[in-house]
Parts: sequence; structure tokens; C-alpha cells
Amino acid sequence: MSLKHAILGFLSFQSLSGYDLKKAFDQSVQHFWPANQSQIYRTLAELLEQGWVEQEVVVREERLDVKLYHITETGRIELHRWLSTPLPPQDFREPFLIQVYFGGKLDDAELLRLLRREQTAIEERLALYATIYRMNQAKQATAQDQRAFFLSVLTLEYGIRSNQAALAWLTNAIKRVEAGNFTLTDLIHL
Amino acid sequence: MSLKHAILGFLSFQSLSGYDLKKAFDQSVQHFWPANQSQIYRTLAELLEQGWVEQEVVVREERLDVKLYHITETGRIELHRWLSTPLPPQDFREPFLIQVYFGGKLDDAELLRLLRREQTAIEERLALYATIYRMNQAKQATAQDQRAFFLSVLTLEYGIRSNQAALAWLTNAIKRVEAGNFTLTDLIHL
DNA sequence: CTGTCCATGTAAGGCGTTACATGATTGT
DNA sequence: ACAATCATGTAACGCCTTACATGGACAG
Repeated sequence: MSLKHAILGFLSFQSLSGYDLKKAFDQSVQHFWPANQSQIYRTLAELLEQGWVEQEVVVREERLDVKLYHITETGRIELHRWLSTPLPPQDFREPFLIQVYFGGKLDDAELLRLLRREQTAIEERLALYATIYRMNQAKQATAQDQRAFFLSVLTLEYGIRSNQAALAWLTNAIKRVEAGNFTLTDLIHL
Repeated sequence: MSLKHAILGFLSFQSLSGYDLKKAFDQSVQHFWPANQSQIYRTLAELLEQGWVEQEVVVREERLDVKLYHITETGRIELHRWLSTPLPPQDFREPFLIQVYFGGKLDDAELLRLLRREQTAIEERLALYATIYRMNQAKQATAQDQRAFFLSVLTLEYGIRSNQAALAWLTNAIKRVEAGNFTLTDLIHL
């Protein structure tokens, strides 16, 4: 379960509450590992049982209590073990591609609507990623660990590159559908 | 549920048994929508309940019976409706990127092993896709519906392009880690 | 005084995977 | 003889989502 290890990863930097963890996910790895609140709390309970984290109840005057989670030594060992262990091949599911695959059932207008809608969505995502990337460039100088910082931003670069590829694919597909040119291209040009 | 509609898609071409459907998935959309056997049988039962398919029990001498599934008129309408309906934004999960994100915990040798392993896996996948693409080029001339054939191959082109992007990303990442160069690049070059 | 943020959880449901179960036919 | 292919299912489990439930503090 990757969520467990992602949580361990965050806790290896600093102790956090369930609430803080949710924010940490949303602000950093959301684009490749969204996590919802209820899932985080449940997983935290499992991590406790496994002894990979410890809970500290911080009682605050005039505020609700916070449950701070600390990574344990066995937790750090487990995180390291997982990080250096090959993952089983993942499968990939993309319902949009099912729509494309059976797109022969649609007429040209419907098909182009489908493709252009996706094109717009990807363009918007790319614009967002570009903004985040620039923010990261700005704060790079202040990062304590340049190497770790670089690796975290690498995942954003992945998002940018793969969305650029998807956009190029879509733009090309739209052009071919518009032209009614259904011949396959040369592999080298893909 | 996309699996339902993928099944309807296949049945819109020809009536098939659960067993045949499993083969159809494995031979065509597996790279973006793997389906396993038990799931197909369960989903077929749901499609029956919904009246989108009909079951015909084909009794064969000296062979086990086959349950052939036919798409109904309401099934065709539903398929068309789904194909032309925008999908809610999908979330994307890639555990490998979690390993990269927290890769600062690994030393250079471990990190490079992680990245190179993924690089090899992607190269192998690309080689496989290239072979399948060439097979499709060869059979293109014999396809009855050129447009529908083109759209089905488009999903393969997507697979090729996105894996090429992932490969370029990895190759570049490996180079930067080897050089110990952790500065961020210019966005235009991504 | 209304909404947002802080903060923690439970319950039910959906979709998918793995393992189990059965049995005939065809190929090596 | 043994494995693979044909053919259909059930049971249990895992991970994730959505909705529900609660309640104080603070800002506009």
C-alpha cells in the first residue's frame, strides 16, 4: 500500500497531525497520489498498529486537541526498505481512451467535441503545472536539501512532460479527424 | 463504470461470451483498461439486469454450453450516450512517483537503481507497443471501417507517446543525478 | 451571523484483485 | 500422461470514495 509509505515519507520530514497530512498531500503529491481525509485517518490507525508511527496527544488550552504523529525507528527502516524495493507492474486505467477506442460509434461532430474537450482540460492542467513549477524555481534557493528538493520537483516535471505528450497526441488526432485522414503514421514520428 | 461500457462497446461489434470478452480485452484495450475474468462475469450479470444485454445459451453437442451475450437496443443507446458524455476528471495514481518524491532518503546508488529499473521497463513496453503498431499498419488495409480502426489504433499511439515522454523524463533525470546537478531547468525545455 | 478553517473520526458502498472451484477438450 | 485451452462462476478481501457526524475559533 503506497499511501502508508507516502504518509511515512511526510512524517520522516516532520511530525504532523492527520489534518496537516491531508494538507501536505493536497499541496504536493496530489497530482499523482490524491488522498482523502477519511482514508488518511484510517491509514494512520493502521500505521499505529504496525508500530511505524507513534501518536502524541497535544492538549492545547482553548483549542481542540491535536494528535501529532511521529515516525518511529522501525517506520524509518520500513520507509527505506519500500523506497528501494521495485514495485510490481502497475496497471493503468484511462476511461477517456475507452471513449476514443469506441469512437467509431460517434459522428465527426461528437468525436471532435470529445477530443477538443480533453484538449482544453489538458491545456488548463499544463498552465497550472507551469505556475507551480515557476513557484518551485523561485523557492529552490531557500531549500535546505537541494537534492531532495530536486527529486520532489522531478515528479512535477513528469506531470508536465506526460501532459505535453498527451496534448501533442490530441492535437494531432484532431487534425487527422478534421482532414478525414485515417492512415497510420510512421512510428518514428510518434 | 467504464467496464460496463467497454463491454457494451465490444458487444456492439459482435455477440460474445464472457470468455471471448476476456480475450477481446486482453488483445486490445489491456494497456489502458485491464479486466479480469471474474469481474467480466459479474459485470455481465449487471448488464443483464439493466437490460442492456441479452443472454443466449448456445447448446453444443459434445462441447460445453456457451452463453452468448447480445447488445440490446437500449444497450446501444446507452453506449452512445456514454461515449458522447464528458467524463468526470479522473485521478491518476503512480506509486513510482512517490518513490521518486521521497527519493532524497536514498543514496545515489539506490536512487539510480530505482530510476534505471523503471527506464528498462519503459523501454521494453515501448518495444512491445512498436511491434503491435507495426502489426496494425499491416492489417490496416483489410479493415472494414477505416475510421473506427484508426480510432482504436489512436489509443496505441497514446501509449507510445506517453511512454516516450516518460522515457525522456527518466533519461534526463538519470543524467542530472549522475552529474549531481540539481538545478531546475527552463520550463520551455520540458 | 454566516461561512471557512481547524480537527477527528465512522459507515456504507463501489470497483477491483486473488484465490477457489469445476470440468471437458485439444495438443504434445 | 500432462499441460494448455475452453468455459463459467463464487467468496473474500483490499483500497478508495462519498456521505454523515461533531464542534470550537475566527473573519467578514
